[in-house]
Amino acid sequence: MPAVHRTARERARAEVTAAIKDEARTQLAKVGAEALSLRAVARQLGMVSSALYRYFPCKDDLLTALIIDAYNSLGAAAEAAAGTETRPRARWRATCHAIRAWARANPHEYSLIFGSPIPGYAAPADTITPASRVPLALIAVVTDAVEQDLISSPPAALSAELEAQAADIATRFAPGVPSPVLARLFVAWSQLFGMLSFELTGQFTNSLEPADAFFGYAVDEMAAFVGLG
Amino acid sequence: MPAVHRTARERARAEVTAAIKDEARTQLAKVGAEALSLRAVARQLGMVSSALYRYFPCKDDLLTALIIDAYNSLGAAAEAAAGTETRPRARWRATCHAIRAWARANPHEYSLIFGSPIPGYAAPADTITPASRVPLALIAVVTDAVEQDLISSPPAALSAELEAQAADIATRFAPGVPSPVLARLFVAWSQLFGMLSFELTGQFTNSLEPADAFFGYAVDEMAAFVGLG
DNA sequence: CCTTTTCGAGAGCAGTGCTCTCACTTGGGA
DNA sequence: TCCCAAGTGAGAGCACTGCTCTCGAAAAGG
Repeated sequence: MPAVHRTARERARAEVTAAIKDEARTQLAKVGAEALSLRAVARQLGMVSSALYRYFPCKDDLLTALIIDAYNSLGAAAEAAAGTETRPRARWRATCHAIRAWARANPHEYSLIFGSPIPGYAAPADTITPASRVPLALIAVVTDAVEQDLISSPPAALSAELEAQAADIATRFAPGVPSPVLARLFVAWSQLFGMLSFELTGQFTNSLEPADAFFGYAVDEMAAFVGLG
Repeated sequence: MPAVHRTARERARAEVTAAIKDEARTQLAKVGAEALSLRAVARQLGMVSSALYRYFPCKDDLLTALIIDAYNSLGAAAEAAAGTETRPRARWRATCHAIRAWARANPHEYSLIFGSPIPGYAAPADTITPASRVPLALIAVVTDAVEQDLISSPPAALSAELEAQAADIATRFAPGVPSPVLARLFVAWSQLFGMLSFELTGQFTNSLEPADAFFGYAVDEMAAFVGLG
């Protein structure tokens, strides 16, 4: 997407595309993904519904675009937070809290990306890079901690199958990180998002709500679990 | 819901209600919650769509009924698995693996209850009891372990706010369980479902898939984290 | 037997995703 | 400079949805 567009038509197209996504995002925040209506978006923009199909061939394409933007928005928030601290434990905390803040500020976009896709659904290739920004941000915290020798010694060995998977991931994304640490990082990663999903879906109602204290506790416990000093 | 119905009309109504839910469940498994159509369900049952509204006043009511059934089905699976073992660690393992097996066998029902949070959505009161069966099953494992003194000594103290919340939960549902253990149990609970959601939504693709090894590892690590012997 | 409740059928309404055709504008090559 | 192809918006239309309403038939109960 070049910053400057050669022709007026290209510029107009980019502007209309952005306007559609913006309006769709506000509709999303208002009525949720389920009730998002292309016709309503077009109506709000003063265009007729069929014109909108020039920009997004079908509703799923619009949703995919919103999903990519959401992944990037969340990923950017996580990366920015990770950049504000230097010591591993503080970086971990900052990253996790930024992720929670983003999720609470954008619950509909959160559920758009972490909600319920159908099992047969294949994520478009365009989404996998944005989707990996958060896990990569968490991996970066651990990788840097390993390099600075600010991580405690790895726990017990893994099973052969998991060891192979973790080693493969390590060579691709986390050079130098011992497999057991990486496995624990994946546990912490899934704990983080499980906890966030529970909070947003109201599973903590009448027990851990408000969830601030529990969230802070869990983040610290998971940091220790991974071994971050 | 009495086992025997006084009048033929009541029996017929119960049968039709069950038939609607059954057909809705198969449609759910086929096309997902998003595309579930009352008209299609009615059509498949050979009735006209307006007749279906005699049984479920609106689509949400049908979905709520399906949600309650799903919670009960999952809860029953968890409770049954917990009953097959005696030692805490084995009970924990069995329960977690039964939950995963249920989730993989009923992915659409899983995403119906754990997917897409709707911020404005208030869970109907009828759902909270079925929804608490799984957490209560996990709490039971820990409670029994405490009673049998098969749990390791509690870790460090909690913050005042979390301590209060945990103590309140303990008095209501987990008498005798130390607050720090309960807090860690909630961490493990959210980890379990975060991991399952990740597996079902394909977030492990190209990394931890197949997730069997990782799941077994995480379940054991979380059992140790909670302190189950 | 007769009244009240329950139920299915059908028509209908407003809304949806999406397609198609028809004009109009724009941009680049001849 | 003209001209044709591509891009774009408007409108009608199709098949579908959730849901409401009315009407007639059947069942339940006094």
